[in-house]
Amino acid sequence: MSGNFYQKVFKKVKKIPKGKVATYGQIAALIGHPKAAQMVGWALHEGAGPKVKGVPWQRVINREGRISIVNMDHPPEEQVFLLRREGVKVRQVEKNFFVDLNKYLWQLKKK
DNA sequence: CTTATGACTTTCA
DNA sequence: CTGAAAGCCATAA
Repeated sequence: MSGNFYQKVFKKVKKIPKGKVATYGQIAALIGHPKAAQMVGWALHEGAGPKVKGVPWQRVINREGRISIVNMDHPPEEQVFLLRREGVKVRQVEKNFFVDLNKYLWQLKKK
């Protein structure tokens, strides 16, 4: 399988707790490639869709907490709807959607 | 094997 | 602070 990387990404994304969000860099770092954030997004791009419902791709956003999706078949409102449904408040600014990383960022470690 | 692209990130001007 | 460019890694052609 030439997509072992993808599998890792999906596995991590699936482990994101409900009501939380993670950044591409976060996932990439967990996999072992902190610089492959873009690949994470791409992996989700490939897996995003009705064929891969087990992957909460909507919980994965960029470092600013903004939803980068725009050119996809999936409208941002769809992602926002799912996030809000999970209990995540999404702030809409113009055509961009932001999430409070300070509150909903997925943090495995706690002190 | 080389080139190009991308749902990103970081740094420089 | 805002905008542009380079960097990084994997997949596709």
